[in-house]
Amino acid sequence: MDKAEAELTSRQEAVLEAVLDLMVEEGDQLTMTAVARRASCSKESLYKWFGGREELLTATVRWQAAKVRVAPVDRASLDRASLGASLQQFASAWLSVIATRTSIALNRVAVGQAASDASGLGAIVLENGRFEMGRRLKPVLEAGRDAGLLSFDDAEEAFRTFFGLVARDVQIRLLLGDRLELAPALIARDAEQAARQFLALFGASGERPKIRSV
Amino acid sequence: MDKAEAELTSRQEAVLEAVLDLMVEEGDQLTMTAVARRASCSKESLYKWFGGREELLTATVRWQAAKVRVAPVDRASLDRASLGASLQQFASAWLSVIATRTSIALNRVAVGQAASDASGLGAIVLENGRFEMGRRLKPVLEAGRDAGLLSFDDAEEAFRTFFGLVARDVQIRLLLGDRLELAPALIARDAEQAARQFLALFGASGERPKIRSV
DNA sequence: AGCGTACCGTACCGTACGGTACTCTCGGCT
DNA sequence: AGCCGAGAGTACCGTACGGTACGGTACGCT
Repeated sequence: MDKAEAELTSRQEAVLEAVLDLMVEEGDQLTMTAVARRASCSKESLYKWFGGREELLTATVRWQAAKVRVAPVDRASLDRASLGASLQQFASAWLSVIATRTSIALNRVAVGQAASDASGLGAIVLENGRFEMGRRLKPVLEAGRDAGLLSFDDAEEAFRTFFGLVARDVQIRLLLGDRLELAPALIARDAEQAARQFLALFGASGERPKIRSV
Repeated sequence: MDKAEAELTSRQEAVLEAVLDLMVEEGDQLTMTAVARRASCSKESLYKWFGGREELLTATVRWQAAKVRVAPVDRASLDRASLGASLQQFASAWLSVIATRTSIALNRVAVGQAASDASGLGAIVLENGRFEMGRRLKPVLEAGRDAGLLSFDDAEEAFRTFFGLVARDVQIRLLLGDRLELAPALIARDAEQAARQFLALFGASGERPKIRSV
């Protein structure tokens, strides 16, 4: 899983940035020649630094995935308002990330590779996306439960429902090429709605807010 | 949008079936030679019948997409129980479809092509998947609202939430290569849960059921 | 019987691309 | 000044694949 990818020189990071650009533009159709030209380096250097096309893609995905971590939520004071705010902030950050052209391109490449799964790009994306998100949010949910604000048996299941409420049909539509403008205002609205719906479903009895359906 | 694809001979359908098989096995890496061999036909016939690789893939996606329609729900007697049952049946059918190896392969190819969007595979899949689902379910939701069982302003938005509750993280995980066994019993359980949660969120006041978090 | 059509199998062509080798330049070190 | 390693640029090789051409065969139709 962890090759010796220890430190990348800034030159090499520039290469990865170029790969990312090309991924956005051409998907996984990017050629080594194109990368070399875009990054103004020789193909030979590419092969020396990364080994081959496969590893170059892997390095890029790994590098980018490590960059875009969703901000951790602080669990300082836990009342119903702050919990809702945390959920909302989380949802908003998540939506913002998956709507990124870079994220879409990355996911597309990973999905494409997942068919003949040699490189494990899919696993990397999954690990740094969906699963990392779960790892970050579950403590918040459990803290909410401990504080008597939430009620659920299985944090994983609760999180999956939250995931569904946030992502809805957005991610699959974006991946399939649907033009779907996600203006910040829209993201905020959707995030707020997702948080509200989640609280309606998992809020502890007596804490259940009025449900407004919009 | 609609090329003259009118009728396909059974021979040609056998070819598309072969393409489907190869998609499952190799993703979009399938070669014309492999298709010809698998379908026991000559490459020349392939080109005569379909025009080229691009059109062959498109024809396959279109054909398969038309095959797997989710069963329409009947809106005969609309009480709360039958509405819940319809939603559950709908969710169950949908989950069953997207967990299919064929569906996964198809979606992978479409997502991959969506980067350089010449063929519009993504649009076809979207049109026969997500949007078709919406078209089928919205009348049910509106009937439920008319019967005083549901409460929402925008059927589209309500449907998107239902979509999220059903799909959750399943589709993206499958596309990214996560081994995720969806046994029939599990699908039934998830479908039931999604329907229950949806009713909890959008059930008209006074109709709200007890919320059990699994 | 003779002809046309459909189509299989296969050889073939052109190109694109992954990967390698080679040359030339530049900057640092002694 | 002379040497040397890193790396840009480029030419090159092998191969895989999309697409085409062609020979051979089975089946009508007249």
